[in-house]
Amino acid sequence: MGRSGELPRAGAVGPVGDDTGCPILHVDMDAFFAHVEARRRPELAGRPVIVGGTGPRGVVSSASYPARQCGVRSAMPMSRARQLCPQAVVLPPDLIHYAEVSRGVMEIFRSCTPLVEPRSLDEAFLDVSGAVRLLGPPARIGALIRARVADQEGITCSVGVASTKFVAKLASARCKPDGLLVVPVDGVIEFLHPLPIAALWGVGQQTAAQLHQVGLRTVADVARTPRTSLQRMVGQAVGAHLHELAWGRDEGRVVPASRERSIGADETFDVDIGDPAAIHRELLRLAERTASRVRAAGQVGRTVSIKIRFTDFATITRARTLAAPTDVGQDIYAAARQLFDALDLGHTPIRLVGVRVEGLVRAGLAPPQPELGARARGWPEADRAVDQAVTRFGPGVVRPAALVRPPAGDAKSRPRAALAGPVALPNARRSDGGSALPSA
DNA sequence: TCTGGGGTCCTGCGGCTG
DNA sequence: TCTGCAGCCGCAGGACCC
Repeated sequence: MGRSGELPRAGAVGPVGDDTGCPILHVDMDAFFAHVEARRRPELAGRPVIVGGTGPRGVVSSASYPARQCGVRSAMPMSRARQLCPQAVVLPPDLIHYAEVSRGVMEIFRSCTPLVEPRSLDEAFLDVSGAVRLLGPPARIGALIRARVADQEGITCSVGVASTKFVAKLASARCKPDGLLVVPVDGVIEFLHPLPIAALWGVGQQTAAQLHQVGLRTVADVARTPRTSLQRMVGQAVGAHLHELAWGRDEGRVVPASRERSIGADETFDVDIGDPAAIHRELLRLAERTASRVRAAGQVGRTVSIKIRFTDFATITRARTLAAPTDVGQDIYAAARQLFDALDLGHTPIRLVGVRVEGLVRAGLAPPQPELGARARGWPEADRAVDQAVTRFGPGVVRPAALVRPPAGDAKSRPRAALAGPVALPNARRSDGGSALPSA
């Protein structure tokens, strides 16, 4: 590999240094959700666009650059964002559409190298060491990707090129928006050391505050601190990790597919809820949603956990490991409800509930362990029937009877229908007066 | 300002087991 | 049979990331 030479795409490209020994690319879409929305609604071009929760407790998921100029940032409460940028167009997220666009973008990446590690819908690491003979040096490949994403998807991205994933990621952040930056191997320390410690992977608010207390402010400060001292401050694993990163060492390889370790769903209520029956109903809804996603992933999970967040934001989790792995909504709900009931919270107001399934394994690899007296057919068959209906007619077409009739007004905060019962088609006519599917 | 939703990883503790 | 110990595992909580 040699110097990149002339790049095929003009734009806000940062300095293109020697990319020899820099096979790792980090590609990050610019303000992804907001730009996707602007692409499909041309009237939004150039206007401040904010994508995020539009309810009273919504936060910003993505903000276009005009909105950012007003001070709007990701994870900011939407109420604050609206104050800062009253002229902004605020849109709820359409994750299904963003996932479609993301698939297109990832395909562009895979057309350059099979070593693509998606990190989220809008970013990925690429190892292009095997593509250099065909497509040219890494910086040229980065430019090619930027051009293809712009041409085929109509959005911009930024590309960092470096010898390690960590440095490539920092480089892409540095050249945003719509840029490309190479950090040469012999320029890594010079690039890294002036950065604030929060630039290090694994340093958030808490760890940064901890390190500030002992006078560490830059990556150079961390690099010069003995590893054992760091480990005493922030723990064995994190301390060692930070010390390596501060010297530009990062053994992480680009791994094309990583298996999910857990799948879950949680929900923040518009208004805190203290009614246990309403919480049960929400647990059922989340359990069904989680189970559906577990099945879609072809997995089963052994541990069910719940998360409860109270009015003061204090959060607790409780978990239970089942006798056998499951992907059945009713099993997950039963465990979640037991965990919740065991807390004996009475009518304590709750801000958020969550249900998660952990310890995932491939469905075929987990031998079934039928319980004594269990029916040969039941909820698994019901769930599969639901999956088929959802595949055919769309999400929400089938759901537990307890969730069929949302109460008038705010369904999220004042559920009132009966608890777990048979599965029903909300709009289907029934002739037998009962459920064809197993009851609770 | 007042904090979503989806995750991963680490740490510490306690119980179980050989 | 009891005790001490180490290792493993489940659980809970926290921090972090996008």
